[in-house]
Amino acid sequence: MVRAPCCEKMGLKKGPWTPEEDQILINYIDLHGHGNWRALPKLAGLLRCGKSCRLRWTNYLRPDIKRGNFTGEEEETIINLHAMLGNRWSAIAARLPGRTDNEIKNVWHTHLKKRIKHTQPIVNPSKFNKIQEEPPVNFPIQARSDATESSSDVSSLTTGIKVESQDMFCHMDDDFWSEVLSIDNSDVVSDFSTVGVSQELQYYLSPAMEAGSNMHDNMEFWYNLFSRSGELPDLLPNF
DNA sequence: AAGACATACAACCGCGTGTCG
DNA sequence: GCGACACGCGGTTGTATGTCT
Repeated sequence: MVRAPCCEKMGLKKGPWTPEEDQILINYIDLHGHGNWRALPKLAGLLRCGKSCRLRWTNYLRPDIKRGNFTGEEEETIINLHAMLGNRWSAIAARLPGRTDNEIKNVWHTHLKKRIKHTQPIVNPSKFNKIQEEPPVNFPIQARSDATESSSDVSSLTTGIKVESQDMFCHMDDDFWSEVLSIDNSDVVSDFSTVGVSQELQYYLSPAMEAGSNMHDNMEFWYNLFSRSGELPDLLPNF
C-alpha cells in the first residue's frame, strides 16, 4: 500500500493553529459537516491536511469539549479505568463526557502516573488492555433480579468503574463460577472454544486469551476486583 | 533580570483496521 | 479475495509557559 505524502511535501502547513484557521474550520463544519476529512481542507480553503483538521476539531474545536482542569472525580475515574483498560485512551475518553483521548493521555502522563507510583497497582494493566466494550451480540445470560442492589456496593471499588462493574458482575452467578473452576488453572489460554468454554465466559476471559496469559493470571484479575468490592463469591478460588 | 530546566499540552507520525469498488 | 483509501488510535515530539537558581 502506498502511503499518501506527508503535509509538508504537499506544501501544506504544520504546527499550531491560528484563530483564523480555527474559525474557518468551525464555520465550514457548521455549514457542511466534516464529511470526508481528506477533502475538507481544500473545500474549506485551509492549507492543512485532512488529518490535521480532524485532530484539531476532535481535540479542541468540537462544541461538546469540556475545557479546564480535571476534577478530582475525573482523575480518580481515569486511574480506575486505566487499571482496567490499560492505555486504551479512546475507551477511557468514551466514559468521560467532554474529554478527549489526547487530553486524558496528557493528564495521565503528566499528573496521574506519578501519583499512583506510590500505590501498588492491583493488576498489571498491560495484560488486560484488550477488555471488550460490550458483551457478544447473542450474550445468553440475563442479569439476576437482585443483581443491581447487591452489586451497587461495588461503588467502594471506586466511582469510575461503578456502573461498568454492575454490568459485569451481575452476569457472574454460581453457574458462571462453576464453569470457571472447571478449567485447569495452569492452562495457557489460546482458544477456549477447543475446551468447550461458554461464550459468556470467553467474553470475560478474552483479555487473557489475547495476551496469551494463563487462567491463573486472568482469574487473579477478577479476584482483585472482587476483593476490593467486598463481594468475593464463595466459589472463587483464593489466589 | 536572565538563563537553565521542568512541565503541560497541542499537534504530529506511523500503524492497524474497516470499508468499498 | 485484493488493493486503495479513509479514518481512528496510541506513542512521540515540539513548543509555550512556568519555576528555579
